Amino acid sequence: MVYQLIGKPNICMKSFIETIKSIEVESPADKIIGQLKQLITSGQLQPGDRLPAERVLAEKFGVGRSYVREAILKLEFYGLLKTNPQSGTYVSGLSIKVMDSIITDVIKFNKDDFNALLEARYYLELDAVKLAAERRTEQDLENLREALLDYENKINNGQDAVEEDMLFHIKIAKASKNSVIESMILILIPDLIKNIVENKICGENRGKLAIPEHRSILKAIEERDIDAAENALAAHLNDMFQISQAGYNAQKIINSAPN
Amino acid sequence: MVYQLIGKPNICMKSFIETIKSIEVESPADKIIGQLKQLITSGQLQPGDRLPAERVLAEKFGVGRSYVREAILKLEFYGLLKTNPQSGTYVSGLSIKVMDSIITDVIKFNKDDFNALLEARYYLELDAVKLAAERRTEQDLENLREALLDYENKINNGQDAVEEDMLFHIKIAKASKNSVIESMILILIPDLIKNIVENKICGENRGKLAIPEHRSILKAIEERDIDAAENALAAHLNDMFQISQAGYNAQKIINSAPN
DNA sequence: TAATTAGATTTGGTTTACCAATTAATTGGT
DNA sequence: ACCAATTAATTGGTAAACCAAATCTAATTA
Repeated sequence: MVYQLIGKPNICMKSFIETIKSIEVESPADKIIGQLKQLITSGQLQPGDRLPAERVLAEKFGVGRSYVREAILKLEFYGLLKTNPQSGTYVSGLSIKVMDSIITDVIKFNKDDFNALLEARYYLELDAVKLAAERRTEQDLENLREALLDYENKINNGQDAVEEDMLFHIKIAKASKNSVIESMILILIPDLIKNIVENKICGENRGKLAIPEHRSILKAIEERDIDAAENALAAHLNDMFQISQAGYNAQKIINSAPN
Repeated sequence: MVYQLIGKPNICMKSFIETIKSIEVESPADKIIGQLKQLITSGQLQPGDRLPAERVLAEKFGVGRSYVREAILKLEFYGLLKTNPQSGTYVSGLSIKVMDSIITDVIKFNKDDFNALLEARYYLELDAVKLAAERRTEQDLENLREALLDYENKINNGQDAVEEDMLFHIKIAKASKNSVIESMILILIPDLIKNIVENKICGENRGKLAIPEHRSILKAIEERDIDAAENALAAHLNDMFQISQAGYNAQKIINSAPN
């Protein structure tokens, strides 16, 4: 089993300009989330309690109700709050410690650490492809073959095919028949594409090399060969990962050059 | 390597009442997302284009601007739109096919398929623990030991310790040093806790049995033994999963009983 | 006294109005 | 005809206003 990604050092790859940009003030909603966090961790808001009315919170925090609602919406997505229409918003029954851990992450969840992104994608897809090899239907195979053809056509015409590549991987995620894993992969893909395109990670030869790799992944899924599918995908992603690292190092040098 | 989860059939575990509830009309924001999807897939909105102004969209869809904003916010999280203040909201450069695939998922992303949830958690944590075994710092070990102690104390007092259990797993996620994977695990945890508590998945003996399992996970992480960490965690989660399946089957029988 | 119910109040849901920044258009000068 | 500067219109950001459902209160009745 191949897990070469383990142990790779996290390289700080932010350029100077990006670093500047990332100092942006946190959004008003995130500020409110921070305030709510303090209310909870300080014990003023116990698990199970009802939150003060949105209007009250808005006034208390000196901000419009829109932001309070946005913050509540976000915390609701994480399962930390539950709002009942015309009744009130309630703190989940989770303990303070758990909430504290999670809220901290709600605020700082972003996808601009490219290495973390690549790594997460790597593992998630490996998981997905194993499930796909086990559960794929005939329809899934159809979808995969079509996506593979689209990719080959683009490549053979000498065009960029980053998105067709991703589409192939999306079909794998769908074939996993696990909606949660699929959703998580789907969340990452736009950012992956963005970074790959921006940093011109894929050379022309890379595109052609990927074709047989895709084919062997598909073949393994067709044959329900879990191990083969895992290995084929790992090899495929490892190639990309190494190339992207090289691209980033080059980028780093460019960015750190005096202007 | 243990991957017993593969191939387990997806059991429909929704109770009658929950099924009823899930027929709820999709939120106004999701409806708008659907409309936007159609605008994009029909070609009226090309990748890179600027969206009509929020006011225009609101009027066109016959709804308040808040909902349009909520929809845009959601699509922005998925990287499908980018809004520039005082300028406009722009469609990402992704191809129509990719956007179509993703938007479909944006609407139906929910975490109420408990089996998918458990399975995703299983794989994500397995990934996390491998990374944690490789990258953990002394501080991480401290955190893990503390979490483990909290758990043991609760259990030895005969109390419920579902959250302390989760806290231990949260610390593992943090030790992975991958913010994306950590965030994803954190998103799942409240729903996991909710389901576990609601379905009384953990009996008293289960709590005690988990103590040595936790210890061996910690030991493997301390020793940077990746394989051991993976195996220990897999065993731990497999135990829980089987118990939870049993719990669910029991639940199913209860729910399908005539009332 | 206890249960009930009509009304007032508070809630989140939804829409609208206002603001500052940006962009487009127009004007005036060259 | 072209360019610069000023103005007008449009944008998303923000706050406030309105609505209907849910809740609480208290008077009323059995």
